[in-house]
Amino acid sequence: IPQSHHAGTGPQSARRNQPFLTPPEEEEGGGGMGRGKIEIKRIENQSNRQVTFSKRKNGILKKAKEISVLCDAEVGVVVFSSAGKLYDFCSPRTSLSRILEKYQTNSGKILWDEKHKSLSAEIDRIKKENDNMQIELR
Amino acid sequence: IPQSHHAGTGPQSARRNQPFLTPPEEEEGGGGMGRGKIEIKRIENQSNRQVTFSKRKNGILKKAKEISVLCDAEVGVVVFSSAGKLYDFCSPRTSLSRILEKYQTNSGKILWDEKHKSLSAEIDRIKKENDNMQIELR
DNA sequence: TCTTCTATATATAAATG
DNA sequence: TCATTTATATATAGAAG
Repeated sequence: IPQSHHAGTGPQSARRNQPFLTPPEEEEGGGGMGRGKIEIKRIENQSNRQVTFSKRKNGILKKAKEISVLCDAEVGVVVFSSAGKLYDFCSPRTSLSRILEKYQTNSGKILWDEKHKSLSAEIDRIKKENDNMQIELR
Repeated sequence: IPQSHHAGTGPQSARRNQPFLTPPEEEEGGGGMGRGKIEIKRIENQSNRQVTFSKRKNGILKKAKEISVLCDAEVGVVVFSSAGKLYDFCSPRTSLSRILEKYQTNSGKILWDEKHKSLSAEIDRIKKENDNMQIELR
């Protein structure tokens, strides 16, 4: 439902949405867009923070989907709001699991330390036991 | 280095960057931005695909950083180019590992089935070996 | 491949329902 | 809390080097 951008069709009662009367004042090279320029720092007002989160979260998920389709890229995105609600995206034809597997292989970083370490430790422990028994057997 | 937006200061030899002579023609509601509207479908030309990937990858990582700061959100992004190169972002004060741990708790999905299964299988195997030896020992 | 340049398309901050 | 509107700020497609 595109609005006509010209004057209007009658005695406009709407004069809301006044344009800025003062120039933006140039903060710094952050990001943001819209009516006024904003600084990239924590939004203190909780209500505004939530609104901005909701909008930007949608934006990122959309961008993620777009790059995955346009560029045939594998993308995984996980976002938690400050309230702890989860949102995520994963490119088609794969899974977060597979992407993360690839991440580890590629980066050398281990993502699941805890569980992984405890399992690995158990293996080591049992193997040692095993070795001792082999020695005893002889 | 902002350019002056007005005519210029001499006999312009530059007449590149011609504006569109034909209206955009309205494809569909995808996304994209810039000179022409593009459809959200795989870019077949490899060179263009790589260029677009590079630009959009930077865009997403920037957006991820911004939302994490502005909205105090936890964000993890992993991107692989179609050539297999890895790029990632993780919000400050946390780690991908921690984010993924939270993801699993929150979504109920297990991300590292494979690895876990293989490690668990190894443990079982070794334990069995172990048991057999114990029996032999007696 | 990377950078710069710019016209255009989008994203989004604020204001308002 | 969410949807709409609108002015602005950004992102980025395409062109060129």
